Amino acid sequence: MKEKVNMGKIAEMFNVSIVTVSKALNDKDGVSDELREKIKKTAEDLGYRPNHAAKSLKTQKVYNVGILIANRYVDSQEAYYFSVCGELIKKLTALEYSGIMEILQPDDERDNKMPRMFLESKVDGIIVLGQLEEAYLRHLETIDIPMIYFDFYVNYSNIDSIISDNFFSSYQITDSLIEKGHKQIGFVGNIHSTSSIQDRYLGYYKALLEHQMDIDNEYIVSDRDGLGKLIDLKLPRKMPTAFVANCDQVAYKLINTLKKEGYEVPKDVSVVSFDNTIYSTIAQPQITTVDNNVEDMVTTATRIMIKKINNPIRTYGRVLIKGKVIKRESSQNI
Amino acid sequence: MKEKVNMGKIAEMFNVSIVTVSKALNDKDGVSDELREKIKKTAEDLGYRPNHAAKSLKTQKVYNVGILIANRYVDSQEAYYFSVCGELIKKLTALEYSGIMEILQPDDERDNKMPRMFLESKVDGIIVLGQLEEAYLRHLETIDIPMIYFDFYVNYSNIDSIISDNFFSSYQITDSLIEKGHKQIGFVGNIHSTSSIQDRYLGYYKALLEHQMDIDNEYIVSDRDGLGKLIDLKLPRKMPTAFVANCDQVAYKLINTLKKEGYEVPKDVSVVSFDNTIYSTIAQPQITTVDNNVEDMVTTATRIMIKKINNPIRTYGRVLIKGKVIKRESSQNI
DNA sequence: CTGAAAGCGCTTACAG
DNA sequence: CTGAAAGCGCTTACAG
Repeated sequence: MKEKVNMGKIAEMFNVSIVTVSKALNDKDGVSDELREKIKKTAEDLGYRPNHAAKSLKTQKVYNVGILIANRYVDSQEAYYFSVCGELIKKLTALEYSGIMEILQPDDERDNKMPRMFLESKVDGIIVLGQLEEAYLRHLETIDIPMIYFDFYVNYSNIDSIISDNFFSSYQITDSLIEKGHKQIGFVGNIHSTSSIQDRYLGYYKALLEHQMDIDNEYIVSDRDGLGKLIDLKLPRKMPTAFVANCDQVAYKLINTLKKEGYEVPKDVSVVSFDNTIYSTIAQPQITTVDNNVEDMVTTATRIMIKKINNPIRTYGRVLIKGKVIKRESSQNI
Repeated sequence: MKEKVNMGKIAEMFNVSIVTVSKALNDKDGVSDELREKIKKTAEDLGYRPNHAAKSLKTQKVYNVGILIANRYVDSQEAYYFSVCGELIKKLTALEYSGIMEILQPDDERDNKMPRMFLESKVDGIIVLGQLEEAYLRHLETIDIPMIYFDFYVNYSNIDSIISDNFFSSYQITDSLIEKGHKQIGFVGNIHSTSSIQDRYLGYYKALLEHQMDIDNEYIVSDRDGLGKLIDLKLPRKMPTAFVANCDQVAYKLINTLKKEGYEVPKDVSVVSFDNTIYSTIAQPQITTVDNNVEDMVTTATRIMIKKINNPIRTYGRVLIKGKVIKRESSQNI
C-alpha cells in the first residue's frame, strides 16, 4: 500500500509493455483474456489506482462536472437546491463522472468572476443550479465548455435549460381548485420577480381563462421585494375562497397570516402551492402542493450534459419536466 | 476563445521559453517584472486557463478534497449535513482547493466499496461527513491519503476528528438555567443511544454537580428506542421547572407534549436544547438552543486537511469545537 | 495478440 | 534573469 504502484510496475511484473497493461485494465481489444484477467487481479491486489491526471492530460477530459450555485440559495435552512445537488451528484457518479460543487459568492457574481473550477480546467461542463444575475450569466456564456441551466431559463440566451413545467403544473393545480367549485381564486407571488413565479402565474391564469373566470387584481398578493427578500403578506380586503401560492414557504406564511386574521384553512380558504418542501408538511394543515419531480429533472440534466461533453455542437433547448400534484389537507370542496 | 491556448503558445508570442511563461504566471522568481506583467496580461486577454491535469501530473497533487457523506444523511428534508457541506466547499475554495462531493449508497457501504473519487485519484484527501458503519470505516481507514472525520469520532480509530464540544456546551446551557434560578432540571434523551446524547447528558450532570444539585432519575425522560426511532415522551409525575432536551426536534416534541398536558412554556417549564435547527425556530415559543458553530468546525477541518495533505505524518486527534448558546423565548427566570 | 514511439501541458532541478 | 532537458503516467495511432 505504500509504494506508489503504476502501470509501469505492473508491466514489469508480467514482463509486458505498459500498453498491454493499459489495454487490459481498460477493457480494450488487443490482450488475451487470460493475460487481461491476471493483470486485473494483480492491479486489484496491489491497490492500483489509475492516475486520473495522466489520463486527463491525454484524453483532454477530466470526467468532472461542475455544479455552480449562488450563495443565496444555500444560505437558508431550507435546502431544496442542496437536495437537487445531492441527486445530481448521485446520477453523475452512476455515469462515471464526479461532481465538483462551487458556491458563487455575491462579490464574485457582481464582479463577473468566472468559477474557479472552470479557470482551473477542473470540469468538462457546468450545471448552473438556480438563476444568477443577468450580467453574470451573459459573461458566463462566453465559456467554451458545455453548460446547462437547471431550474431556470433566460429569454435572451441559447443555453439549454432543464426546468419544471411550472406553467402546466400551475394550470393543473389551479384547475383542480376550480373543479372543487372555487370561483374566486387568488395568487400569491411577486409576478415580476422570477421566471418561475411568472410561469406559475400564467398557468394559473390559463386555468381561469379556460373557465371564463376573469382575473381580479385584488386577488394577486405580492410575497417578496425586487431583490427576492420575502415581505409580510397583505391579504386582500375582499377574500377569495382559495389561493395558489407560488411556493410552499410562502404558502406556509400565508396560512399563518390567514389564521391570525381569523380564517380557517381549508374551511374558509383553501391553499395550494408548489415544491413539496418541508414547509408543506410542517404546516397545519399540511399543504396540497406540486412535487417538482426532481428525479426526472436530474436524470435528464446529467444525461444531456454528458451528451454535450461528447458532442458540444448539439443543443437541446428548453426541456420541460412535468410535476406531480400531491394531495393533502389544505384544499377542499366549496 | 476557440483555439486552445497553452503556455507554449504564449511563449512563442514573446519569443521566450515555456519555462519563463510558467514562472511568470505562477509568480515564481526568475522573470523580470516587466516581462511577467506582459505575459500575465496576454494570458488574461487570450483567456488562458492552466491545464490542471498537467500540473497535477507533475506535482502529484490534484487540489481537490473529497467530501464523503452517506445517503441516509441527505435523504431527509432536513439538511444539516448539506449546509455543512456547503460551508466546507466555500472554505476549500477560499484555500484554493475544490470540493468533490460523493454520496455513499447503502449497498456500497455494506460491500466495503471504496469511494470512486479515491479509486480514480481525484482527491488529495477525504472528509467523512457523519458517522458510517464501523466495518466500512475500518476498511476506509486503509487508504493512503489523509482523512478527517467530521461531526463524529470512533473509539477504536486514530483518524483525526472534528466534533462539537457537546459536553461543554451542555454544561454551559444547563448552567445558564441554574443561574436563572432553576433547581429542578430534567434531561430528555435516551442516554444509552448515541455518544452525542451521552456527552450532552454528562455535561448537564457536571453543571448539576458543581451546584451541589443531586440528579433525580425521575427527571430523566427517554426520547427514542434502541434503534434511534423517536418515541412518545412520558412526562414525569413530579414536574421539574426546566428541561434540557438533547436536540431541537425532541425539544419541539416536548413543548407540544407539555402544552397538551396544560403546561405553559416557559412560564411553567423552561426548555432548552441543541443544534439550532429549523425545529428551534418553528416551535412556539422559539427555543433557546446551542448552535454547533459549524463555521468554526468547518474552518478547522479544512485547515487541518490541507496541513495533512502537505504533511501526512502529522496527526491532530479529537478536536473539540465550542458551541454558542442562542437565547430565545423558551427559557426564563424562575 | 503485443509493443515502440510520440505526445498530452506542465514543473522542477540545474546550468549558464 | 533565462532556458534546455527530463519526466510526471498515461493513451493513441501505428507497425509488426
